[in-house]
Amino acid sequence: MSEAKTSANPLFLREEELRQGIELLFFAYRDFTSEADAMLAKHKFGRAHHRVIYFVGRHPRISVSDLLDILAITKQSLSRVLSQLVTDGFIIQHRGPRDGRQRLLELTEKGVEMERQLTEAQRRRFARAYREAGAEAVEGFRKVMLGIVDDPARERFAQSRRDGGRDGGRERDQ
Amino acid sequence: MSEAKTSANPLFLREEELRQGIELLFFAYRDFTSEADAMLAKHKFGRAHHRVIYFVGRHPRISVSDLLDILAITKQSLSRVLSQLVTDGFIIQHRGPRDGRQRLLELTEKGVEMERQLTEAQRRRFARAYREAGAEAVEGFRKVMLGIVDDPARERFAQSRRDGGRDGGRERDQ
DNA sequence: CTTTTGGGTCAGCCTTGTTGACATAGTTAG
DNA sequence: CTAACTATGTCAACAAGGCTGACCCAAAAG
Repeated sequence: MSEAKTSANPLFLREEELRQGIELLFFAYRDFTSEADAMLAKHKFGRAHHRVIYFVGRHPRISVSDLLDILAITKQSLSRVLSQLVTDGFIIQHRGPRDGRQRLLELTEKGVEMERQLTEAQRRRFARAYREAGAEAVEGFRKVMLGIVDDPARERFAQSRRDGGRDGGRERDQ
Repeated sequence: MSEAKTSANPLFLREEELRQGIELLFFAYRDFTSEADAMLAKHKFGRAHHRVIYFVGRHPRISVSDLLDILAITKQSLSRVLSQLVTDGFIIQHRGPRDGRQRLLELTEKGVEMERQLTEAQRRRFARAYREAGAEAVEGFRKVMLGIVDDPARERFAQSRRDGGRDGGRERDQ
C-alpha cells in the first residue's frame, strides 16, 4: 500500500466510489420519476398522487394508517391527494368490516388503469436496465439497495423473495 | 386472484422483480436524503442547498450554466439558493478569466467543511451498504443504476472509471 | 363510562420547483 | 464599430407537497 498518487491510492478510490454511488442515486431517481411526472401533469396530478395510487394498487384494501406508515408523511399531506383521488373516482373507500373506524382503500377500475399507465414507463426503464445488466448484476443491485434503505423499509423486502410479497407479513390487521 | 400462486409463473416473477426495483429506488432515495435533511434544517437550509454545495465541491470553479446543466433546474430556482449560499459565505464567485461574463463557483473553507459534514452521513450509508454487499454486488449495482439514468447523466460516469472523474470530459470551457 | 384510536378537516407556513418578462455586462460576428 | 448573441441576475406570480397545530367525530377498548 505504499504507492499513492498514480490513481492507485485506495483511499481516493474508495472516496470516488462512494461519491459515484451518491450521484447515481441522485440522477437515477430524478430521471426515473420524470416520465410519470409528465403524464401526471396532464391529469393535473402530481408525484404524490402516483405514490398513493401505486401503493394502494400494491396493497388492496390497505388502511389509511398503514398507507401512512409506508409513505412516511403526515395524514394532512396524504389527505390532500387522497381526497382528490377519491373524488375523481380512482380510489374507493370501504368501511372496515372488523374495525368500523377504518377506511380501507382500493383502486377502482379507472384507478387500476391509471396505475398501469403511470407505472409502465418505470417498469420499462427497469426492464431495460435489468436486461442490459444481467441477472447477476440485478442481484448485486438488490443487495446494495437493501443496504441503503432503513430497517422499517427493509422489512418489506426481507421475506418477499419468491412469494410475490403481496402482503408478506405486514398489514397491522386490527 | 385466480392462482399461479406457486411461484412458477415467469411473467409474474418478472413483474414482481420490476416492482421491487421501483420500490427499492423509492425507499432508498427517501432514506438516503433524510439524515442530511435533518442537518440542513438546523442551518435553515434545504435539500437544494445541499445539491449546490455538493456539485460545486465536486467541480471547483464550475460555471453557473454548467451547474444548471447538472441540476436540470431553472436559473431562477438555482439563483434563490445560490445567492443565499454566497451571502452566508459558503460559496465564492470568481469572474471568469477567459470569459468575463462567467461567475465561476467555488466552496469557501466554511463551504468545504459544510459539504463534508452534510455528505458524510451519505458516504457512510454507501460505505456500509457496499461493504456488506461485496465488490461484485457493487459492480452490479453500478451497472443497473447506469441503465436507469438518462443519457446526459450517463455520460458523467462513462469514462470516469479510474481517473477520478474530477472533470473528465465536461466543462464547456468557452 | 371514559379513554384511546382511526380518520378527517381547517388554517397557515416553508421549500423548491415552474413560467414569463426584463436588465446588464461581456463576447463575437459582420 | 455596431449588432447580435450569451452568461447571469432579478422581479413577480404560481403550484406541489411537505410541515405544524388545533380541533372534530365515531368506533373500539378498558
